[in-house]
Amino acid sequence: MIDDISLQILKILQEKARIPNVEVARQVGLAPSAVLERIRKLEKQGIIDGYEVRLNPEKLNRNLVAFLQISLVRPEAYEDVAAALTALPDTQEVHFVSGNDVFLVKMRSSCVAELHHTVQKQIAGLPGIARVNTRIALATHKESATIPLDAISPETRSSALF
Amino acid sequence: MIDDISLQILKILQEKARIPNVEVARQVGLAPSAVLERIRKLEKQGIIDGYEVRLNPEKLNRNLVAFLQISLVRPEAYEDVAAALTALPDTQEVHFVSGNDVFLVKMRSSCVAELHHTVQKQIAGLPGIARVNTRIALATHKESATIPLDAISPETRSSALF
DNA sequence: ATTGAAAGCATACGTGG
DNA sequence: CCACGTATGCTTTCAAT
Repeated sequence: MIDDISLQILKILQEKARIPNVEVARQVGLAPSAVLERIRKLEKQGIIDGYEVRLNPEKLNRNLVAFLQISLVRPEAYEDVAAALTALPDTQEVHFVSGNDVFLVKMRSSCVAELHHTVQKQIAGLPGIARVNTRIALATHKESATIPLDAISPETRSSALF
Repeated sequence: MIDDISLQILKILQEKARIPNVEVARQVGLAPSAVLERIRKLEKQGIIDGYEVRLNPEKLNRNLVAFLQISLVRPEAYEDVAAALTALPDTQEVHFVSGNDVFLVKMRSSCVAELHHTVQKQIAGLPGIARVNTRIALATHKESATIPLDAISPETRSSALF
């Protein structure tokens, strides 16, 4: 069961994870040690999965986002293809989506040449692959992994117990 | 210019952002104060964009991932549609992709009913929208925003200067 | 959940490479 | 320009309540 205070803590951390505990305590109106205990519990429950730094892709020369739709000739190739796609360093996401039985892959590369190389040399030749449909993001208006915590209903909270 | 040590610091923080400075210093073999100075510089350069907590979507009842492909009747609607999509709480990503002049939207919802509601009530009726093609992720094999720092070449490093 | 004490850590500054 | 060591003031952590 997650109460309002823990939810508030998650919300604070989701925006600024590297703020001191005392500051969180001040914002939620508890003693620092109480906040710490709650955070530890959230970590043990697996609700908090870890802490990450947000890096700027542009500054690190990774500003090309592309989506690949990959269809298979043989369904048996599924596991191997999924593993191969997952292993590529430029791969950020690999989903299997309904509709046309295809993988939807999000890649982040440094430039078109690198993307081309990856698609041609590392993906297109994988056994079992039928087609690779590459689409480049011309503009990105939003990109986050944030989970909206305002929308968490009471039922949801109790389901987060185990 | 990013050198190996700063790169190593980024790599450490990308996995565990909430570890003490001293620990980072120990791992890279510098004094804590030197590490701090480098981190501050990376922040000021905009390479480090912030710190986030990674929450577990399953524990918070947000385990349904869907991708929408949205095409427009009129190109003039572009800005308004982009803004409306971005504003929805379940929206995690909004890209404009090459190919068929469509938005590619990643949504994370609690259940099919909620997704349906969002698509029908908040999206399908927006002025200027032609079609909404919804595809649900049946399986997710990889999902991360991590930038592969091993692949950073010397040229890239110098381009990160400004 | 709080308090308070002890340990550990962040940070500024002075020094030197 | 960058790293180090040190001193000071915080923060974290734990035991007791």
